[in-house]
Amino acid sequence: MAEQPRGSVTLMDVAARAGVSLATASRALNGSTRKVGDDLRERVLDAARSLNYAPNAQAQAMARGRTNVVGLVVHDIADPYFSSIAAGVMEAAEGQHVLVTLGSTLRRPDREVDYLVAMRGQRSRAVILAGSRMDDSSVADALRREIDIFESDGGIVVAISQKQLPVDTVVIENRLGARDLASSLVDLGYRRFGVLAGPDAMLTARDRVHGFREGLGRAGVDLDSAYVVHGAFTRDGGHQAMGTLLGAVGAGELDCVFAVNDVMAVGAMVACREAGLTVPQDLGLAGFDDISTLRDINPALTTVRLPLEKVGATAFELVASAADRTKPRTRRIKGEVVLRQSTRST
Amino acid sequence: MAEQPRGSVTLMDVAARAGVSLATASRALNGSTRKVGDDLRERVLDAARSLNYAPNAQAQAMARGRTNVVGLVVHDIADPYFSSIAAGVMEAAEGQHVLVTLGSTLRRPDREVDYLVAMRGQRSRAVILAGSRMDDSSVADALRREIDIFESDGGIVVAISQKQLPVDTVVIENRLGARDLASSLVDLGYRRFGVLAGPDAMLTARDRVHGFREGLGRAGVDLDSAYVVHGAFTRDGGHQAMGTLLGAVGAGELDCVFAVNDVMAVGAMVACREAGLTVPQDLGLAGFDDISTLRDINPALTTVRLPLEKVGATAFELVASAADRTKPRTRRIKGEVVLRQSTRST
DNA sequence: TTGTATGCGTTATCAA
DNA sequence: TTGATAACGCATACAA
Repeated sequence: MAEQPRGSVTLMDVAARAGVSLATASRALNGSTRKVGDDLRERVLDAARSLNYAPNAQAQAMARGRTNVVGLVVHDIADPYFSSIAAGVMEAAEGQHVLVTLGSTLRRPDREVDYLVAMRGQRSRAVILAGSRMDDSSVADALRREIDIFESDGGIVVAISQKQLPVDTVVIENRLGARDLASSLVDLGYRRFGVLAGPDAMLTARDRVHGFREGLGRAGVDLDSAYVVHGAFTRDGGHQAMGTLLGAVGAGELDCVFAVNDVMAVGAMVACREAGLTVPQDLGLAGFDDISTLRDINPALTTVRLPLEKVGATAFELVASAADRTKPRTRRIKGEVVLRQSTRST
Repeated sequence: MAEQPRGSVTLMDVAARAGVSLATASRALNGSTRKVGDDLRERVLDAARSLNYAPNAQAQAMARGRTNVVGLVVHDIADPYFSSIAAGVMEAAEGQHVLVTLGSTLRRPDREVDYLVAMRGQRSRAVILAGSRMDDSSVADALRREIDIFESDGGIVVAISQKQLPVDTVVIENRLGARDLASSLVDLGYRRFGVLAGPDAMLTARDRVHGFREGLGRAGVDLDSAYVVHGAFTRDGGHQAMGTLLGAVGAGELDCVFAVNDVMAVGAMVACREAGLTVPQDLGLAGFDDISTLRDINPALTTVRLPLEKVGATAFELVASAADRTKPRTRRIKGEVVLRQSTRST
């Protein structure tokens, strides 16, 4: 990428054409409340319009010492979980004169730190870390360190998922949701469960497994760890994990499988079909998230609904209101069990 | 959102700590190749590291007269079509020291212009317009006008979808894909078609309908315009349009329905189910895009596969290579018919 | 209310 | 090779 000449009109051009000083032009266009006479203001606005003037945001940032850019870092923007959160952020940002810069780590935790550094360089006003925290102390330490620097520069950091970092956080009640789901499934009569668990280091996955086990325990049902199979947090991960699970257990040993997210559940459903099993007659299947795009698969997926757009919007609200905060705040978002056709009815 | 103090480390701090001049520090850190003595360079790098120095991108932008920001404007980031394209863009941008700013218009065409203005203010190096062009001359004129300004400022504009604007474009062969699909469906024995057509003003939708009709025509099959129902380019739009269509025709009058995208097709499939129709036994159903998240719905959708991530990557490549261009370039991306269970087999 | 002048952090031009 | 200094475009403290 080579350089391009940039011949933008500047505030000076506008001021010259309006026959006023730089300061007056600035005040008329961007300055705070009422300080410019109506006639001059009009002249300046006219000049700006006829010259197609757009304030140089970089220069404004330098002069003001702050930008109107907010960073959003996700694990994978193609994943509907994250694209929904992104939509929520974008909608909340709408009309706030904020531009959102996107980072997609491709599920490599260390890239989160890279993006944070890049966004500090850009002097982003805030960064929203949308993905699950990981159980990896070296990455977490590096991240914490970079967050400290970012914040000491006056930046705001908001996390979504677990309260692992000392920043404003939108906590997703994964554990609670999974517990409720387990309880509902036991109510439906299921007793012998398998779990497609996602990567062990991913706290979101782990919380869901823990919560699920907890819910079963309260109902007096035991979860055999042999039936907990880890796999990637993706459709293929679910497909593969289900294959492994089915290969490891005899027929009839399982009556219900919980995939820790909907995307994995869909992969699992395909694996079932390939194995000649019918859901829910031969096996119940449940997911987590209630991804809207997946709501119409057949049989419809029993899951835990998460208001993902609201999650994104809430994160943005934390950013927008961060000036008044004294210490890290927490917003809790609960999931709601939704029983559908992928599990049997009572 | 109130202001925050920003106490960033500046290049001056680094220079001072290294005991060199500003110029030397600049050259050692960001300047071009080999011009600083090894010892001084080392001192500067050490100082920068120990101070956690991150260059102020705004200041660099001012001094250099250009930024490393690229804008990406989509209709709806939550739509898997766009999130896949976004993923392609992000991946291509990876490691290029480019930051991507996201705009989501929520399907309001005029907001595209707003984002373009905002990104011009930000002095984005380029903007990628990812959504379908619309048949709305007032919006198109406004957009064209703003593009002129953006380009005269040295900015690069790349469009995805139709070649409606005088800019580098990744053309998606909607017409061709739909024609091939029609041909394949006729080969399967279908004769009486319905179409769920999306908004009439949206060129992507319109091209697909035209191509489909064209393909049918070549095979000697007529498409009754009464069976072409318009609706929103969404799941609900497909659901509703299918309901309308089913209400308007008698049983057996239709043997196959083409929804102009997969998301609508999914809604249509639900409408069929609700009407007691089985796909493909009672009615064939086809979509367009081959959205990966929807690949596992049952019955699997016959569709036209579009390499969406590649589309995004190609758009970014056009941005990256724009310096050498003399006149607007075109990259054509073809779709490929994929026959699955939602249409009968031969 | 309006204008003048300074500084924001960096790159790049010019001397040394 | 290194250093001093003038831009870059804007906001704002201060002066008028």
